[in-house]
Amino acid sequence: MASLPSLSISSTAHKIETDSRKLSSSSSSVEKGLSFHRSQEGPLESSTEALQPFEPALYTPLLQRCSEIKSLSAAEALHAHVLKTGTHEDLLVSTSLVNTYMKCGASAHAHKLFNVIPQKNIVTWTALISGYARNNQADEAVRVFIQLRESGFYPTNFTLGPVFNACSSLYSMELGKQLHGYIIKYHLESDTSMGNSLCSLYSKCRRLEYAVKAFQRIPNKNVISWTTIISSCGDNGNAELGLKIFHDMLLEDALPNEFTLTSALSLCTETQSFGLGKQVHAFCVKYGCESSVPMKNSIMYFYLKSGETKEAMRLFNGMETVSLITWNAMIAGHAQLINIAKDGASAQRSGMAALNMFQMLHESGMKPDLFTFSSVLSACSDLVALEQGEQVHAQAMKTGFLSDVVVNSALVTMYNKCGCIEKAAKAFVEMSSRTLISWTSMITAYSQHGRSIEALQLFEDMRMAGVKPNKITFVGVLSACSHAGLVKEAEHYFNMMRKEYKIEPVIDHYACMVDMFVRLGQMEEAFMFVERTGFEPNEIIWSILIAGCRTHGNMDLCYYAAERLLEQRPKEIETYVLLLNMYLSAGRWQDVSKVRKMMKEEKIGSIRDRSWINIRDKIYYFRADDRSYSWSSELYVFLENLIDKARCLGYIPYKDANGSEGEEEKISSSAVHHSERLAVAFGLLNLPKEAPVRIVKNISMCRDCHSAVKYFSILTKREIVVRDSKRLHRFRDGRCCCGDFAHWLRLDG
DNA sequence: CGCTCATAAT
Repeated sequence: MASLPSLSISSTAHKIETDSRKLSSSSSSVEKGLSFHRSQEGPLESSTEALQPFEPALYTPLLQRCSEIKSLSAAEALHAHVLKTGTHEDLLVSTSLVNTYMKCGASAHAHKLFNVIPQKNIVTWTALISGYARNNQADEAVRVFIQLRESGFYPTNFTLGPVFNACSSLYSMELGKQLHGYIIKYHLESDTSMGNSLCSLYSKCRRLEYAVKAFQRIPNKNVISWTTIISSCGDNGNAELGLKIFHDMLLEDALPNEFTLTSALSLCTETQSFGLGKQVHAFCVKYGCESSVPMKNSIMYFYLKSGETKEAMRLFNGMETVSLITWNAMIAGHAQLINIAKDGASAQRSGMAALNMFQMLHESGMKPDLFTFSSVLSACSDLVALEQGEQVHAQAMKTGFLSDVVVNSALVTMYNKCGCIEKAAKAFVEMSSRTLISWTSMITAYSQHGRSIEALQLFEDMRMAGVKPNKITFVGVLSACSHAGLVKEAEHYFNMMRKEYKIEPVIDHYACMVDMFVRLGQMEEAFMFVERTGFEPNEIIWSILIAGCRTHGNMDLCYYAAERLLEQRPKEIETYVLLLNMYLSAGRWQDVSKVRKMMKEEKIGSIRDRSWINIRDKIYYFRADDRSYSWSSELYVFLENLIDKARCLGYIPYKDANGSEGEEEKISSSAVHHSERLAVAFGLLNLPKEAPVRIVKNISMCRDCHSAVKYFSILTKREIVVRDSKRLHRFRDGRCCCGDFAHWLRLDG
């Protein structure tokens, strides 16, 4: 008795199957649906006849159950039953079936059925349209909507809603405006959900102004209206406006919910409104809104970006559900922290955290996406973590993400920043498509490696490929010219930038030009260029000029530049050291005390000379004259020995060149061995023979160390890469790719 | 009808 209905349906389904319709004979899902039904409804129990028609209304909950469990076979079985019993003439049942097929993802079934329904009403049409919209067939949804219009039906708010969704995913402003027209035409302007849809649509078409207007015109704004416009502001890059509207919302006593608060908090993160963010967090706790996964992600990311890493980690560890968004937020957040860290050690910690998170993500079995790979590669770049970077590369390849242009560009940059120009070039060549950024990355990479000709050739290739350069591309191009002393080419490209591409030069472009004249020793040309172009030199450009004047012995221009620089009140400690050294060696004591006074006023502390090296999964961190390791004395023996050998080859240490009584000693006193020497020596000792040594330094390399490391590269026949705060140095056979443009500084330890 | 992360070039 109890199994009767399912038996009857399953046998009917079988008959239809022989009618060559594509049907599944499995009825277990139908049984589930029916038992659900039976337990609530009495009448079925007593219906003993197979194929006795149900009351039309009885199909509805059954079909609903099919939708819930997404069982197409169950829906088909019910459809069969409906046909057999003649209930298909009931429009409500047919419409429900269309709806159910759609919800089971069977758009084609739904449309076929729709076509044979003789007397359709607007609800039937709506079922089809909303189904297409839900199944990500936006174009179909719009097509049916147009047919509906041609059939003379009047869409309701229920019809237009899905069309709006479809339109949003097509990003069609054209269609959006038409829909706006329909809202007016069909007098749906007072409908809140229509207003919300319109607002959302304009936002997705990246027209925030229209979205705001649509929002303002909603007469009865609900929490969705507010949330839509607040998140729209964020999506369209106007977080401040979003926060202002959030504020308005609170003033109007509208109550935000977890959706609103999630969006609002993300705006606080974006605008770095840490105080406000904490208030929003408190609000969440007060209203019990802190439990959803998106909310938790948002809170965690907020603390991470606020620099409260520990709190972010605590929240992360307490999350029972971790989504890919959670992982990506943690990885990207930590990767970004590397660049704003106040010192090398905390940069290291952030970078390692990003890499660890990536490893944990991998172990959790979840699949990384484009964002994950791009972020983690960026962390590897900043850490000069080549080994890890190569592992990520392999993983990206295995999972098919190497087809993504952003991941590939990140790869080019990773190899470049690790000093592996050949691998960067290989990654670039193997890309299936290239964007402006891909080209720029590679041009810049060549330029930084001193491969000016290749950089310029690639720039021409880029133009041939029809890709329009931007100002960053030109920084790469001009610095390539400067590097190789190609004055004519530099002027050619400088003019091209302005005339052909209408890009007005910024300070970085001028810096390249000045740098070029200085490298050539043409100090007067350098100053004339500044004069002629009439831009106001910044701290960097004055420093280049001063350093150049010192090297080329043009002291009048040097003092002139130094005075102009001091008028600007420099901010960088390296600039002050440059000035102090210059005045000290010239014996200009008044100027020395003037600079020292200014340093005090600007709260410029002492310089922290730090370097580190990655060996396998460990980081070894060095200060100047560092003796903190148990093996430090061995390292010094090795280093001194190396220096002695370098001397034999012609290396003149700074001390010898300047005499131990030299005045410059006063500010460069204690540091006999700068940190990079220790890190390099450690690498030479501990890495496999012939393996390149890659180290990172937090400030510019000084000229003395630069010279020493050149000799080390000859003596050991090893490649040595030093990435300092300003540029990349790759030493091979006594030469460096920077073209010997190391800083002229000798700094405090 | 509304939510979280959002990556690559100086």
